[in-house]
Amino acid sequence: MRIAELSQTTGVPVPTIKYYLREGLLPAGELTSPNQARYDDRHVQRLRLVRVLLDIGRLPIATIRDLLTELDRPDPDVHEVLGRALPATVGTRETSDPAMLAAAHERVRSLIKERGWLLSDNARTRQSAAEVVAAFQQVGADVEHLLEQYADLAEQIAVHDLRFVAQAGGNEGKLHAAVVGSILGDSLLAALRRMAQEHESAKMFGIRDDSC
Amino acid sequence: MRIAELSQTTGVPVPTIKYYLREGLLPAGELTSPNQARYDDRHVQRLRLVRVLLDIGRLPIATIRDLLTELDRPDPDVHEVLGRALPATVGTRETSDPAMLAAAHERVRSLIKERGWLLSDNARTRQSAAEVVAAFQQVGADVEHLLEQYADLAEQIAVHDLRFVAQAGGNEGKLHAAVVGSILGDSLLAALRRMAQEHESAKMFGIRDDSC
DNA sequence: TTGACATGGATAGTGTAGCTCTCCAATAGT
DNA sequence: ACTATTGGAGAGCTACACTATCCATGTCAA
Repeated sequence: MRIAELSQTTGVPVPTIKYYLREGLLPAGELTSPNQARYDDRHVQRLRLVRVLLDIGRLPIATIRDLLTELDRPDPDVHEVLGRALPATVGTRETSDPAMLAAAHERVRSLIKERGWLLSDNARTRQSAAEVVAAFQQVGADVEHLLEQYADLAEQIAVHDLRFVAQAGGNEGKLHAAVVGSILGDSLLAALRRMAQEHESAKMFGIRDDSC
Repeated sequence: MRIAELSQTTGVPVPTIKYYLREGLLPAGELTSPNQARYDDRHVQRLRLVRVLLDIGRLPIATIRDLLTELDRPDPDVHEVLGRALPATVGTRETSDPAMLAAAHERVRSLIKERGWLLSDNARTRQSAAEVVAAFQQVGADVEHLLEQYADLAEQIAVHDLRFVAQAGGNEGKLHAAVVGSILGDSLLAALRRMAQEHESAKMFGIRDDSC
């Protein structure tokens, strides 16, 4: 398969594929001569994964590269790789009020402790959780109830997620499932949540039925 | 309060505040003379909300403007406004395979039907749900189990979300809570989910305890 | 074999989003 | 009176994800 066919199959323009090759998102094809390369089905899969992480996951190119580098490690330890790779997929921000952020960090720490969550010392997930908690407070919303309830539900979600990972064959497949499940899972959950919210809102506030 | 104080209070640079004013994210201050305006606490709140929607929610400026315009409607019908405003906060994308997307749409339609969800004909949430389902399939993942399980959990989440909205005082407050709860809620849930995943992964794959 | 077209690779250019800078006359504060 | 700041408008900047152009080398159908 040459680059044109790879482009046809995936719907990604040729110049974009060349760009991904340059950026290391896609491994180089097998060179058959100085200016001819052969691509195969793994390139198709990889390219689709890149597009999905970009379009749905909205991950920056650099993060995707790091993620794929982890995916490509030989003989990976699934838990270890996930601990290193997935935290990179949550964004951080500079909050205006450091005291508020510190308090939020403390709240997150106590949440982790009271639930007995076993977490590595990788700070990024904790950091982003604290940032969101601080954000709630900054707009004057009381996040306390939501935090506990969401934590309960997050535990349940994670059980399903890990089952999703476990069903995949091989370490390689598990890692792929973990990345896909985590990134796309966020979006899937968000979309379903929006629909469930609208349904719940219809029940609560009464239906005007101006549409369906 | 003048612009410099507004900047100090919120940590947002003066030129950025001017930019937000131009873009309609912030209502103009009360003009005391042709080139002097007075800002108050509502501007502080609004500015903080804008920053949070930008930084945590990653919403584009245009979407935030639309959202705030809905928030500012006099005497709003909460359910109606939410139905119009929140779907705008989910992104869409152009998938490569239309047949796959159509199938995903059909799957989402049947999901909605089997659960009896009462949704307006606003297509955006359904569209993004279908896109995510199609994305799972495009990377070769079987989303079927996850879809049902997530839908169950989404219903529970939505109950908490609507309770969060209901506890807020006044229609104005409810709308504010709905926007904050929906946008920040996505991020909060994602952050907690990452932590719960890591904990679950530690339990499942065994702990190397190379950190904590 | 030949000639139109495709290829890998490199470099430069484009479009968009979210700011940031510069300027200006009018005004505030001292 | 005078220095600093203000609201406002326009242009400029930076980062990101492409997209376009070249070019020497290849492929492949006629």
